[in-house]
Amino acid sequence: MPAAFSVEPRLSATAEEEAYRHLQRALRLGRYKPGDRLIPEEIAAEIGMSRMPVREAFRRLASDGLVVLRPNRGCVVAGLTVDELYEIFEIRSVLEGLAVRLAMPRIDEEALEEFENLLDRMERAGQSGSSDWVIRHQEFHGRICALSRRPKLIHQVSALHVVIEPYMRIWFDDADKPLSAREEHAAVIAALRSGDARHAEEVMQDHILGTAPMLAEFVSASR
Amino acid sequence: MPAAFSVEPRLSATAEEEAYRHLQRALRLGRYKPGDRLIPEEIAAEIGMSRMPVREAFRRLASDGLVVLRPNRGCVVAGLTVDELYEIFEIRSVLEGLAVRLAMPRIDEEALEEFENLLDRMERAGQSGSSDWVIRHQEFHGRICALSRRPKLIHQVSALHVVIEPYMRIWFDDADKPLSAREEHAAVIAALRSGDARHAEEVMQDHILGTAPMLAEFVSASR
DNA sequence: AAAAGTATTTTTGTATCCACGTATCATAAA
DNA sequence: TTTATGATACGTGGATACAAAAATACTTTT
Repeated sequence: MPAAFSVEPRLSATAEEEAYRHLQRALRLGRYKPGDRLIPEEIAAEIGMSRMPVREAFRRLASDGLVVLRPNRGCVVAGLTVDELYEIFEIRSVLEGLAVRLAMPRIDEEALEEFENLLDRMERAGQSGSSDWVIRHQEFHGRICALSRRPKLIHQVSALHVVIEPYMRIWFDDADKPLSAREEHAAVIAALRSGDARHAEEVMQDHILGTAPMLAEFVSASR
Repeated sequence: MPAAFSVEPRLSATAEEEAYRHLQRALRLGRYKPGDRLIPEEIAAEIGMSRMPVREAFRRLASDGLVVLRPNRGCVVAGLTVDELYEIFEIRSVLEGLAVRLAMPRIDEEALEEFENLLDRMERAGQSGSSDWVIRHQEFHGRICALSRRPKLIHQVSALHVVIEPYMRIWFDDADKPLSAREEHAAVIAALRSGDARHAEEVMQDHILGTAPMLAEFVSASR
């Protein structure tokens, strides 16, 4: 018998990378709740490595704002206050607004068609629960941002989407599913079609700031 | 977490924290050049600790964009292309614009006086070389941001100032010192005095986007 | 019951070892 | 001279064991 059951080969990713992905995924899905303690040894055992790469992953997650690392008191899952949630939407509004403005020169018929397809997919995914919808929603916003061709901007926006993801899920699952979502996003596409970069920026800002209160209100009620 | 003009109190000094501060400071001052390799052992010896906390500090610095960490190839000092420098100024423009808009309700005569004092100090610091001027400049922008009372926004803006700091120093030292700086910043104060939040936001955006080409052009010439 | 002191647990940092990927450089082949 | 090839040195990533420091829990005493 060949070495079929020898030691699992670490293919491309480092252990730290694996720990980071593992934890980020769990946190995005809401598997841990705010305030939960993350014990390096446990996590390490869970994914079959030592605590060292896990601790390094903690640092990155802390930079992303997904966990809080307090000296000598370990790692706890970060939660967002309503104010913080609001703040993130404020930041998103200007960043994604900027992205739309910068993307405008590259918006052509093809791109617009893609966005409408994504909108349809988002709609359909909405039937089957929060998980798919949230992903499609991120995809919609992400594709628009991508056309700005600004790597750092894209990255920052993406990071913000990750942080609010658990709350989007709760919102989508427990509240009535965002009814206005389709029209809101259709309005963004319409603004993109107009060709007016400043106008599209404004519409995107309004869209994002408009959804913030609904989500914030709901989240504050559900605790 | 970068802390150019952060308000966070220093809790306790872990070794990782010390390594992070040490390296961030060195990178901000331009003690290392883009592409330089940072060898954990060396740095660890330099500040009297082992490799581990240094490596953890690397992760944070990488999240901040100050270094690049490639698997099995260690840690190298990040450099910004002209495009990236531009991008950061674009992001700064909307973030600091937002900060000004949100700060407006808290702008009173006292605040305006403080800003004018800071402007004077910046001017005076300009005589004595880049080091003081850059710090004062960050302080000026930082104090305005602080009035927005948005911790995450403040933090992100601060992080961006850290990343561009070495380039600001080069610019200030080697180019003619930014002559228009005083008027530019005075214009921002004037806009704040007007009480019109949207107008002030726009002035701040223009100020930031206006300085970008000068710096970018100079940096691209000096390599 | 409150305070003080002691023990225990947890976190953090150190030291050491090893496997593996990368880079360097000399040598061989084209 | 250029291009492959291969040996070798080096650094990184990771594991493990251990020590120290801080926080927490637990007594004991007043």
